[in-house]
Amino acid sequence: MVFFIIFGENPNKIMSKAVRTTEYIIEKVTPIFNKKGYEGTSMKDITDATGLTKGAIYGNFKSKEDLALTAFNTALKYILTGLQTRVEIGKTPLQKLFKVTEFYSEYYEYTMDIGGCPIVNIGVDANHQNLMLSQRVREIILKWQNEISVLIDLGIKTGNIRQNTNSFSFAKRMIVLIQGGIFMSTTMKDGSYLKSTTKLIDRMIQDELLLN
Amino acid sequence: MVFFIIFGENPNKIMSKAVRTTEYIIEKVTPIFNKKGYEGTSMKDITDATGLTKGAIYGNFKSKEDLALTAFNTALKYILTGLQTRVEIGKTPLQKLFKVTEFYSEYYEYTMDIGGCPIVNIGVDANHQNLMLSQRVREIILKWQNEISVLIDLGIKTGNIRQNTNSFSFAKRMIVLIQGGIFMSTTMKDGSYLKSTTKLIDRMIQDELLLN
DNA sequence: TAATTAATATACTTTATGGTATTTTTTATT
DNA sequence: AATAAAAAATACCATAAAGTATATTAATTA
Repeated sequence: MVFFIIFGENPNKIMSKAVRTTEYIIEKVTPIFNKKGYEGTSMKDITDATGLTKGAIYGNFKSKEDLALTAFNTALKYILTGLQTRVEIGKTPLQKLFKVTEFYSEYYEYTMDIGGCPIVNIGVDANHQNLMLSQRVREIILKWQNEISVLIDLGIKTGNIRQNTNSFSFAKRMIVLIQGGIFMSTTMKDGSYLKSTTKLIDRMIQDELLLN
Repeated sequence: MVFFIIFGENPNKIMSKAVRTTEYIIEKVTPIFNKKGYEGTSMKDITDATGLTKGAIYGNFKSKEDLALTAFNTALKYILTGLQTRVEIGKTPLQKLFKVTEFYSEYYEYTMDIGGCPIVNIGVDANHQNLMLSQRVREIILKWQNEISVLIDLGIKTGNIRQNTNSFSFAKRMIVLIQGGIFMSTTMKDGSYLKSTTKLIDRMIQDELLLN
């Protein structure tokens, strides 16, 4: 295979056992860290969930913290790709905005198999505890906030959204509402909080962003 | 003292060393549990913070869980009395409602010395971990939601608030917004989220609840 | 102030923790 | 199929965990 020259290694080797096990561990461990947090998750939880021994775990990850960070990134990827997939369906910025709320209306159910929202879970868990993780959460929220803001600005530019809109403050408000809905649905174990919250956001979009 | 007959014990005895120490421990320990959660807080954290030994701690509390529950109730009391004190100033239900948002606009600063909002912190921390604590959080949120709902109903009855208001759904929305604001301010370490969120609630009250 | 009671410190137990060096097993290569 | 390389299991280690029995000190009462 000519690729060997390009990549310098046998792809079968790259994609075999080691990586498969690493992925298997991440898959099993992600919901545990997401649910129980860093301190609340023990290596025994991890060996129990995977059916592997500590030797195998430490062969694939260099520390518990490494595992926790990987688990967080995996959970995050799960929600961000889900969101992105939805948003891509929308053609105009406005449509894309409605797709955001559509995604979050089903978010409680969507995040159940990974043990809830990683941003809320790790945001609260890592606060006062793990600087690296909590900085990462802040970074992601700011990025997300900015993306929504940019989306609104694009809508204004293309004449899709009302001119006098403060995109920044609208994005902030939207995120506060979404996070509040997530927290309430998670804590009360009742997805309807998110459903009614996203309806409210839709109304806000209609009242404040729509032309005429 | 004649009170001895009534209470059956010497009040000096009741209020001496034992209770003083118990209260001292609670005071020192409440912010730790609130910040770090149940699993994240160790007995060493507690002995370090109090300057007491484990013997003293276990002489005053029967277990770590007992301490954690007491700490949660103490943090809760701190915010609920703060809220109540504000709300009492309002004369009409509508005024009281505005006092609620006024209280929460300063909530980030107010809860700093106890290590943040116990409902958000323990709500997330105890979820999937400690049934007793997470049930207690749900119970408190429902009670609170109901109280706001009742307050709105009272306003309707006294002709203070618009007749066609759905008090229940308005209360729910208000709480979602407040919790979202708390989460965002806490996570982003920026009290302005709560400030703008409470302004939004005030506008909602004006637009939806006010007569005329 | 002496005796009694209560509160705290000390020293210890047991179990669990994260992590590692080494052996064994499994997988890939020739 | 034999061998080399990689991955996983075993058996450890040191430390920290929650909790307790006992000794010591401090506070209360007569």
